[in-house]
Amino acid sequence: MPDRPRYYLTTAIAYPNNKPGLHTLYEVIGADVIARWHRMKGDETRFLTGTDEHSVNIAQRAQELGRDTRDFVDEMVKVFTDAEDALLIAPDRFIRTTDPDHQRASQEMVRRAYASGDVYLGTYEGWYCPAEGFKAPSDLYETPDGMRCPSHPTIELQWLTERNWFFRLSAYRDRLVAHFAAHPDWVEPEYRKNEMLAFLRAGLEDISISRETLHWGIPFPIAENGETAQREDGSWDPEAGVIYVWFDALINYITGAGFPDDPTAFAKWWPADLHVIGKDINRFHTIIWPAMLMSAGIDLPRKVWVHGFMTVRGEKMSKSRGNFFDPFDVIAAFGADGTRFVTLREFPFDQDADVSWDSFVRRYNADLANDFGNLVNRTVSMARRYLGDERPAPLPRTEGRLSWSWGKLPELYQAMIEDCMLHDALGLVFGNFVSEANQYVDQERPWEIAKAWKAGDEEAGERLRGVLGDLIEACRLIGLAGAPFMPSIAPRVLAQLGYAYPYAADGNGGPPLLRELEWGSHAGETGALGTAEPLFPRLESEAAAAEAPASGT
RNA sequence: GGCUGGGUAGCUCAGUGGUAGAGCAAGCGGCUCAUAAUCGCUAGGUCACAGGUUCGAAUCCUGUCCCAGCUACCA
Repeated sequence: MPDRPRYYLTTAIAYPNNKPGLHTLYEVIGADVIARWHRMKGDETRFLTGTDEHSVNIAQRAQELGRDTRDFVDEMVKVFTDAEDALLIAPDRFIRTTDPDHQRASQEMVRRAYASGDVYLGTYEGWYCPAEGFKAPSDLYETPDGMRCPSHPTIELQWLTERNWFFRLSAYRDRLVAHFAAHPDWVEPEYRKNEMLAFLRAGLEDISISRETLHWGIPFPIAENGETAQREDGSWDPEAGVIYVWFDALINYITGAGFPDDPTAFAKWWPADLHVIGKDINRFHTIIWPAMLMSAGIDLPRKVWVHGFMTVRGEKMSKSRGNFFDPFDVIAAFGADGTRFVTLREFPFDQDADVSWDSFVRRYNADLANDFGNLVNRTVSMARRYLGDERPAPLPRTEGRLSWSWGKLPELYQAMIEDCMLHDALGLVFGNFVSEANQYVDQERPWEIAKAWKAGDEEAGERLRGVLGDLIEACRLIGLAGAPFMPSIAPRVLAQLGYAYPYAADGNGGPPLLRELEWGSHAGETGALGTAEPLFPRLESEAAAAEAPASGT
């Protein structure tokens, strides 16, 4: 296979200090859809997701539970990967920042920044909560007795100074501004880019990249005297401290591409085509990360997509608020495919959006059970009843109104997915086109054509085959187009229509999807229709609401 | 406080100078192939408020009110 395009995308990595909620996973679901789209299109695709395990919170949580930190994260990571498996998320690598190659990558990045003259020794000052560690001023409030931290209001905060290594972020402002100017699409949506431009305008301060008092982390590779902090026996001098978790976390994207162990792989996969991240970490990805890469002499990622937050009645969904969905509850009600669909259809990927259990049920019933599921069901039932098992062929592309409607839709659909406008892409196919197919049934009234045919009208038989052939073709196209979103339903749709499903479970291996999405691309082939079985059982709203978790309050 | 964006039918939103739109929800009617499904019809909403420009503004300008995002080291 000569020179297939390659596509490398990543999600942010999650802190496995607790069970993941749906609001954590929708980013991964969205990225998985984009990854599957590229795999099915025929691109050589690499999809990276994983966990960020060096946070203070994790070490602290393990301590609270009286657990060994490593044992604790191993267990929590399993919870994450189980949830992702249940959601049919198929990364090419699940990276953990505790992986050995990530330690090598992170240390190499520190060395490179140091070699570039961007790392120097300084002091970090800030409020320190004895129970929790350093706290940002924005997280604190002032009382007559001094500064307090919300989680431990009775404890007096201390103003501490810590010796740290700093990264000369300030030196990169002009280069960053120039990069933004030269690559106007590199951060999207545009308003997120503008926020960062405003931030850059205000100027940059250097950032600390080491923590001398922490031990859960990647050993800082450079000693105070500028020599290596590695000892004769290979171990790292604890005096050197650890790499600050943010500096290490970002580096996962290049570790996952082969840096620094496998230069061939790295040359192939880097720069990444897409980082999918949340709006809370925009600055880290579009200012700090590119500066780190510039300092190391590595190309910048091509695009960073910043999605919004899932909210419940205007409040951010979060574990601490308790207003979140357990992904397993959602999967139990809607299935993995249904969960992926309702999540991405109800949630515009470019902004915050309010979701509720009820809105999920409505969306599932309207789009999947009533419109699409029922379309497949009525189409297959009619074809079998009137014409038998053998699948009728669609009309040539220029003749039927459905093929005309389909027209340039795949092109638009592709543009929407590749622009990360996943809700719009779903609306196009599962809103507009499915609706047109249902309208077509009522306009053509196949049951009446069938009666006429039975009554001896020979021409009616041809018409009936054409109408049902077109409807079957519409179902094939919808099922395939929807496969990145609903990977386990797609093969079942095609089976009912008498088609084999040519892709592997992760979307690899089949023919180029865009060719499959051409109207009539299998028109010449014979096939036997399967049995019409409901693909998306309708949910009763009240019953479903009764099972709703925390959100129902 | 500063910067940016926004306030349009019950809900979510589209619409950037020329007779107010879509989807969902609701009501009425049709059809019977289908998962009580589908199809058609039904919204008369001061387009936040007040001025202004214009033959004409939701769409441009000014002011006011309200909302959201950003305004650096919690990860």
